[in-house]
Amino acid sequence: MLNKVIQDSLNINHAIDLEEDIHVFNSIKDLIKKHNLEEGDKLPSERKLSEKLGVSRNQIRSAVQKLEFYGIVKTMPQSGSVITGIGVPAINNMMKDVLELDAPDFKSLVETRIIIENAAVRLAAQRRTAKELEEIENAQLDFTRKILNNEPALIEDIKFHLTISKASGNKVLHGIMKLIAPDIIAHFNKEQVCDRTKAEKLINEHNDVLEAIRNQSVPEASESLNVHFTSLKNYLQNNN
Amino acid sequence: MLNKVIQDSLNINHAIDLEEDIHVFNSIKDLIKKHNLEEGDKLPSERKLSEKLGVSRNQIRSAVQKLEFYGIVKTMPQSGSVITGIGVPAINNMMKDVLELDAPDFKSLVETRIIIENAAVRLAAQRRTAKELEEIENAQLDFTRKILNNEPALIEDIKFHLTISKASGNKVLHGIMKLIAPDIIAHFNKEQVCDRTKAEKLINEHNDVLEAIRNQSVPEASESLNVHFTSLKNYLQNNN
DNA sequence: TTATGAAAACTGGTTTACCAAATTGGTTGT
DNA sequence: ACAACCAATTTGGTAAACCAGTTTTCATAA
Repeated sequence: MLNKVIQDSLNINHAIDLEEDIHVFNSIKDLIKKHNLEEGDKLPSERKLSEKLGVSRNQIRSAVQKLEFYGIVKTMPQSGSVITGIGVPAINNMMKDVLELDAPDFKSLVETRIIIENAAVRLAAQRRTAKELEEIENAQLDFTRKILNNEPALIEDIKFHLTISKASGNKVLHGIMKLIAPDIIAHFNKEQVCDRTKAEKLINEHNDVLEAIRNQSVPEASESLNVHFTSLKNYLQNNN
Repeated sequence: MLNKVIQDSLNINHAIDLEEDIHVFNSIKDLIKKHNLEEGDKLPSERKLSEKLGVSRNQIRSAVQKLEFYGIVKTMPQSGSVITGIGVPAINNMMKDVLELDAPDFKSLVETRIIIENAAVRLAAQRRTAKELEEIENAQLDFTRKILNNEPALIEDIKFHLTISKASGNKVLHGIMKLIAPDIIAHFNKEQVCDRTKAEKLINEHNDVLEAIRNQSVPEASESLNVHFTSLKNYLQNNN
């Protein structure tokens, strides 16, 4: 079983910094990376981690809770902790809490999104690799499929944009996009209407952006995204 | 079992789950605000907080540890937890952890900084209030003073730019700037030489930006910042 | 009145034991 | 052979007691 593999590797790593929580935190994080633990995989139980790392269960709990706060794992009572796929959600709260980003300031959020994405799509058009292009295409396929099935496609929409920011080759830009994505989703989940004509329009706009990136045309990419964000910009206008 | 994992991975509303988990966290944060606790003030003891908030001491501990991880408080064994300044440095570490921003990716950082600041200075030129303009002027005065005294002025430099992003009126942009500022400082602290002629050139460039914001001229502001970032852009070129 | 110092109270950290939910694996009934 | 069921085990969560420093208190001596 997977747990066995993990425990075996922990035996090798018995010379762990057992002093501070942060080290335990990093140990577990490294463990996740080292074994390529993916979405759905279970972490060893707290007791076993405690025993194998040679630290108290409290330290393990503390570290795991931090991981959960980051959204890296999701711990379920009386069951265990599993790796979550996309691990960004907590950062959202962090932004609100620590940077004192007041709740209803969606205008700033949308404004920033437009700025970031415009920069990202330009860089993506310049730098995208073949693999990244394929990822964007797949994201677009997922999006299209959802739309044509009349299912909610907001998540797939955002994922399309995230693959673009990833293709920008700028990790910070991509990180910022991941940072604000949950807020975007939360906001538009509330009010976005999804009638058919508008949905197909979105597909076409996405295709235009995709095509520009495929052709590595920076001006076209920027302009296509600009068109795609027309409604967003109207939203900004109407709330000034 | 499997169903559970699948359901959980499909659940994108992590925020809702988190909200209950971090209720105590927010309570303590509110308490800090409500009592106007400032830097150096001590937090009530864990036991008192436990009693006052009506939750177990474990929950309090968990929340306080999160606050410490954010750098909001610093807890000292057998003594107590004190409020630290604004906990931006901790955020910085967290960015590295969560966004997997590996050390030598300063190119992305600088690139992003240019993008963000260009957007910020344009917005600042449009929206700056009289008070914000004054803050920028004061920041520039501090910067100039340091330079003329031949003292290190990197912090004041960054602060000047932060007051501009603040004046943009976009809290998210400003937040992002605060987010990446420590990394920028850390990097340039290592290698930037500060000879006199270059320093005075920086003062003039800052003055140009300031003047453009004062005149509320968006093109001038953008162009002045562009000039100011010439060396940064060269840095990007040379590292491609 | 002030300085001293020891004890009492209080602090965060750790350990331990226990809880209830969830998983698991075997058993049983069909 | 298969499904339903049940009990033992394992899980994360909780609470209380204890530990080792720190801070406060206050009686006592200078």
